[in-house]
Amino acid sequence: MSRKLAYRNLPQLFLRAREELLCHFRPIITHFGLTEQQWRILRAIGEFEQLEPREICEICQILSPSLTGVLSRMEDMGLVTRTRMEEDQRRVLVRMTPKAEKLVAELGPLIVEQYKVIEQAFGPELIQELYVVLDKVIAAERGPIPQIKLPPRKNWIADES
Amino acid sequence: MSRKLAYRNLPQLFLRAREELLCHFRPIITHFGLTEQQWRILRAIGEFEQLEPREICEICQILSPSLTGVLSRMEDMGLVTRTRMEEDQRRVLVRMTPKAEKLVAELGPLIVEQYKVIEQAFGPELIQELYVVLDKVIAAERGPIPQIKLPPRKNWIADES
DNA sequence: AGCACTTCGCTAACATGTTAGCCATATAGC
DNA sequence: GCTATATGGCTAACATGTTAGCGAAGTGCT
Repeated sequence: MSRKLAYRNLPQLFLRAREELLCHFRPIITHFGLTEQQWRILRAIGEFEQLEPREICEICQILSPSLTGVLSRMEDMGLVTRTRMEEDQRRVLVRMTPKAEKLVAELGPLIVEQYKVIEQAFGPELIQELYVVLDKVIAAERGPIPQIKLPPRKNWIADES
Repeated sequence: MSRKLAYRNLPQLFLRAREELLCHFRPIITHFGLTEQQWRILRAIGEFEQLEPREICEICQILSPSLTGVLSRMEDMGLVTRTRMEEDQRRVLVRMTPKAEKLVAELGPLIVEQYKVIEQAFGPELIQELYVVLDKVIAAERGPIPQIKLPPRKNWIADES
């Protein structure tokens, strides 16, 4: 690799940094037969007792069509239950089963433990910095960001030249 | 939503922050009929003239099995070519076609332009902070991070209780 | 040469991401 | 009441992520 990328891609750096952390948690999660997303959902329900699908989408950063599949697989595994709400027949409530509660009770502490290990390895100051700067990106109140105007679409793919 | 998540999940914050940025670029990329990953790959090849698949994997944060599919689709679209190396019949060289070069020449400046808009909206200081802190996470020389020991695996999924 | 060992890209199987759009249910306005 | 609109979860179709493992090609050692 002779030279570095001249243009530094922020989204890509996020991806890389995220992986740098996640790779230390993934073994724990898969050890229990869960996927990363399934664990995120269990954690969220653990916090809120019960959640509606769209809330899970927002909390866990999962798009609705993905969530549908994840939830039905988790239902099959006996980890969650889905019940329609009486007041509003469109909405659904997702809850944990006792089995899932036991699972969370075992898995959760291990994640916390590994987190402490990572915090020491990376340095608590860096972790703190991360929280601060990520919050600035996420929670900041910004006006609407203008979208540059796009040229008329050409059919690159079909075009043979 | 009555209360906030007590435990803050760093990988998830990364995901959220990344999306906060990416959502402003995605429209541009899809406007040209590309996916985010295809664009990452074109950018990388644009920088290095030619790359081998495993180099692309590393640069673009794409796993090898994913890349296989992405590249063959891009080959079908006439965006890249794959040629086996003479010296080492295992290895492959990936290059852009003229069509892809034109595409990059059109798309690249738009990305840069949108990037400037975002930099202003977020504040150049914040962007700079991001680069610094992400670099600390990614490029830092750390010793091997210990992995906590896992309990014997139980068959949660099959277990009925 | 012959052998064990590694490397590289690949396939397979499954889970998730992404976009578009559907259908039933609620809600607002008339 | 009745229509127009909005909302919530869903399906469908395709692209990618993730893990395991395969087969051919190179390497090092004897």
